[in-house]
Amino acid sequence: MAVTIRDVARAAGVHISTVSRAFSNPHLVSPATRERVMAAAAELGYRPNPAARSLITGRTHNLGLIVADIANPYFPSLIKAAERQARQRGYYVFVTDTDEDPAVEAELVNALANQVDGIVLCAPRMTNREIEEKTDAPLVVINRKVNGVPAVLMDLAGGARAALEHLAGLGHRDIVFLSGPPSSWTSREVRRGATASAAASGARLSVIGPGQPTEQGGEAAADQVASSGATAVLAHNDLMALGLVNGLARHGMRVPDDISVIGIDNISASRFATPKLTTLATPAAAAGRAAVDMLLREDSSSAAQLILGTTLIPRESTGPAPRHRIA
Amino acid sequence: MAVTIRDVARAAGVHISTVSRAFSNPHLVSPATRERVMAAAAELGYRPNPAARSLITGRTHNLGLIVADIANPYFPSLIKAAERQARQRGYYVFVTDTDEDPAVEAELVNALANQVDGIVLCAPRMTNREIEEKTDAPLVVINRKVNGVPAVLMDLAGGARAALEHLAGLGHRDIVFLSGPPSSWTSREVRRGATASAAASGARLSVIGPGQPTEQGGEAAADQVASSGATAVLAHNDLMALGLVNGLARHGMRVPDDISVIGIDNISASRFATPKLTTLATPAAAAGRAAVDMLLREDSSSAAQLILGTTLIPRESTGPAPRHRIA
DNA sequence: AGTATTTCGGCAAACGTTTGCAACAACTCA
DNA sequence: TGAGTTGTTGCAAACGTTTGCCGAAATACT
Repeated sequence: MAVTIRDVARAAGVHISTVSRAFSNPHLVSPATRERVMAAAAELGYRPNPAARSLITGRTHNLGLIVADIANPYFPSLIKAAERQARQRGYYVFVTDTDEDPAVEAELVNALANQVDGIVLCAPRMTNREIEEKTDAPLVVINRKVNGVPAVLMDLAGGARAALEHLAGLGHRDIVFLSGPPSSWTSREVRRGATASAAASGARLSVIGPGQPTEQGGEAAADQVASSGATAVLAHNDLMALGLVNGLARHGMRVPDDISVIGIDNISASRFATPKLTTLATPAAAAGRAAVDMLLREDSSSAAQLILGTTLIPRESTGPAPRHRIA
Repeated sequence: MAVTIRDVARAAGVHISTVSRAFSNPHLVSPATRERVMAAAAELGYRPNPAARSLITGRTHNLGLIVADIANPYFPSLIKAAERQARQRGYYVFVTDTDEDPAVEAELVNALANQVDGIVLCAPRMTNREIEEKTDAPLVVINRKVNGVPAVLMDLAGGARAALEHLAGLGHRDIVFLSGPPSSWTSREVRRGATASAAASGARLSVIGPGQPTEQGGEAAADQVASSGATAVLAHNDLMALGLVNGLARHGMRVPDDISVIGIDNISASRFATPKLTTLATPAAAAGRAAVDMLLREDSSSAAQLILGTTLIPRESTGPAPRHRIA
């Protein structure tokens, strides 16, 4: 049997309420007794039972983090940062994976709601309406804009603009945006930014997709990209970009000589690939930290909204537009 | 206020104990009443309070998963598989990250112990003694052998043998093992297997390291590797191997023409790299699943031990030994 | 010195479940 | 028909904390 507050009380010669206060409101007990209690507790190896504690306080000191796919190389740094930030504030975090399934996501929010103090919903696939209706636990959303829900967003539209300007500078006038899942807010934002930027600079922007946000998804789009006549493509993420580069190679098209490719996220594989992928780095770790902070900030003054910047990292997969597009 | 068992009891016209049984021991209540109870519960949106439940049962239906570094690309697939397996069995999992620090690891085990039903300790950095003393929660260890603690291991020694045979077949007689952290069981196993295999085949095996199990760690070892005179190296993991390839390039050494490199783990970057990395694939997902299974299997018949196989994946970073080693 | 205030610690009632026990009804079996 | 069995439900005591309330002791103020 585990050691309880009663054992400590007995050992220290005080009432259990005094032990309780020594732990949760130290300033309510005199230094002398506090000392005695702590000594007894340490001696016995006492740790407050979280279940009992949360039964009465209504708070669990746990957080939930829901992502679409843990194994997607984009998420781990976000997860890591969120977990670390939470732990520093005395919270542990349940990490769950929806396998990109909105139904699983919805059920997870419900099931987690009564055993956590808040949930970070990362790039959700649910509809806005569904999210708005989940009120059982405080929610913070990453990369999604939904009414009344605090969010941490990334300036993907601005990033897309930067990417297109980079391409324009290299002489590209005919560009493809390879889009991700239709339910993805980020994909829509990138598209929005890219469209606006293309319109402004007079470049032609066409959209291919939607596609799976995976290597396979990128590879599958190679045919369409190759026959599109474009000289550059901005992909929904690095995984798709990398898959696309492979697929393009099978069409005999070389990157960046024949066609330029830009990814998004700056996952580690993008540095190792050949050519090293030009990419729009997104602040995953910062987003994880910020989401936890928003969740834990008491004054959740309705729908706060934090927008994080993105950074274009030019590497080797982008180059001057070819004079004559190879058909 | 949330809806409690009492509300459901009132709505269904039964005692709370009947509601409780309808949920946790359905066969103890007649079909008719069970029906009524469930209807009332659904109507009210009742979900049992996990804190109250675990206070009395002593079980939380939560698991802990402790890894050295979530962002290390090796872990996500393990985490994902473990989480999925746990959820299928009705468990949620706390994922935590020790940042490779044994002290953090020890504290995490203690802190988690009283709010989970079991802990998966993944490639721990603690000493065996420390692990043996943690008895507050059932433990399962991945990639570590410790007395009295169930473990899921990988046949790294056998894998190292396969790697060395592959190299022998290509004519390599002078091989380096680039080792990882001294506290790493896997590193010791690989070394053991490689040493034995080299002895058997008459090849010369030298060990360089220990080093950080990261890209930087691999890059930092390039000098020593280059001046070692070896024609092939087996690295502690893919990250080190990839870093090493980069570092070697700065010495003007080309892989695999001048020197062959083998990694371990088969992380996704190893497929994207140029040259595509020859690697020893380790079953991370299977290990995650198996560890959860062992934790949840009631009859934890003392120290079970499961050994999973590894697979050598020859790709482009290994080739015939050069005739004349370039100094 | 006497009153007002503060500090400290005990008491006991919660929090929302589970579960052993007992009561009762309805069967079964001879 | 009567004793045993089985199935269904209610009752109430836990589980280990936190916290409002109250009294006692200590301190401050006049």
